Amino acid sequence: MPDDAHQAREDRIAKAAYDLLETRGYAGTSMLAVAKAARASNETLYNWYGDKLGLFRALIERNSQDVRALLDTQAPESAPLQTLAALGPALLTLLLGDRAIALNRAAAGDATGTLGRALAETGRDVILPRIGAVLAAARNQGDLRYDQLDEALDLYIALLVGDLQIRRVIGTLPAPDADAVRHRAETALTRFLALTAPAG
Amino acid sequence: MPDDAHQAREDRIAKAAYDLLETRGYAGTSMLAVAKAARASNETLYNWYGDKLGLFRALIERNSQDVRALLDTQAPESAPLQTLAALGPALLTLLLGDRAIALNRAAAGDATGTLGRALAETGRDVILPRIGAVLAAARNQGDLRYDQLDEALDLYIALLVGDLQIRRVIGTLPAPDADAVRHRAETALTRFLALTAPAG
DNA sequence: CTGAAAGCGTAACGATGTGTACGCTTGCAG
DNA sequence: CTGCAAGCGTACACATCGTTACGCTTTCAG
Repeated sequence: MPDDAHQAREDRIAKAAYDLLETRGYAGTSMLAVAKAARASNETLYNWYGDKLGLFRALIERNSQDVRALLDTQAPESAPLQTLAALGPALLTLLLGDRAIALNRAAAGDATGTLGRALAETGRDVILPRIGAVLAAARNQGDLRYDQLDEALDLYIALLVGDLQIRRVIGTLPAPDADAVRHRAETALTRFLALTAPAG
Repeated sequence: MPDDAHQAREDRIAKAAYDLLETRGYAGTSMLAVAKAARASNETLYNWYGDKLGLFRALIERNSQDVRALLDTQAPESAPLQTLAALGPALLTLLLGDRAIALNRAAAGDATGTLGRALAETGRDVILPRIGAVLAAARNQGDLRYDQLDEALDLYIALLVGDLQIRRVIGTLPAPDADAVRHRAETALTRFLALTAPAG
């Protein structure tokens, strides 16, 4: 079991699972179909992930690692507001991308709440502290004025993401292109600054 | 087939479907289980609604009628900003209630997009024009200043609802109580006014 | 009172799913 | 070369689902 071969097989499985998830939904994605599409075997899937929930939990964790990696590359130590400006489009692209939306659909279809919890723990709970750090730094530098960090965070997320995720999840909104993402992120930041400017 | 008895049976079916939807999810809700819980028969369900999708489409339409009714009672012809202030909590309560969230989960689990489209057409597309009318009236009276009605609408919805719906749908957020609803609606309105005040 | 429509309860059918078992192939270690 | 672990492909047991069908009961119009 060479590690690179193992990794490649995991990649194939993940890709197959995402493809099926996006076209057929969580309930419509069977373990056999994933195995077949990944040219793997049923037994391997169950040996590696335990059960169907485990497979998608693993998917969520993989995605979380990717998100963390991308956030780290996108957040250099320049001025906090500049970091925020760079973070916005990256976040929007991530949160509204096909993969993240598929995972949210899976979580919505899991009545036990396991996937939802995993998604929140490795998604929102990972992303928000990083933005929070940026907001705190901006306040320390006098670039922002707000009382509660939590509220400022919620405000920024609301302005940036709004209800786009749920609309993507129920299938009434296509993935935005780069221009739309940039425009929305800029608008959100402008409004956020207008509400948290040091003058006001 | 007296109309009131028919109505009562429809109510029982709807209640049973909601209960199952909320506890077991869309895929986990079988037609037989709905029939049994509603003390109705399988055949009746199929005769009335055609198939499973039809049943939940009917649920969505019922919900839309309730929403419209509530919106109409909540929106008297007082000052537009007062109407907006009254509308906020009502909307939040509706959009984050167990029933609406269950319907959104169902739409998320329907890979064909039929339920999502129905939900958008009878939900968002019904609600937004009503708020839009209020915003337009407020602008006409000089209470608000904005360029594009669409953008003002999106801003208001983003501030009011934010990402609460998706968090409810994936099960990581409980339904807010009346206090939380009121507080959030007030905060949203304050921020909205700060961004669309005639002075700015 | 009578007849028919509506609807309940249940059985049945075909399809599909999850999770398990098993034989065969592959690739690597000693 | 030999042995073994990993894994593919397939088949299997078992359950459940959507949907249809059918006999029996209820209800109500004429």
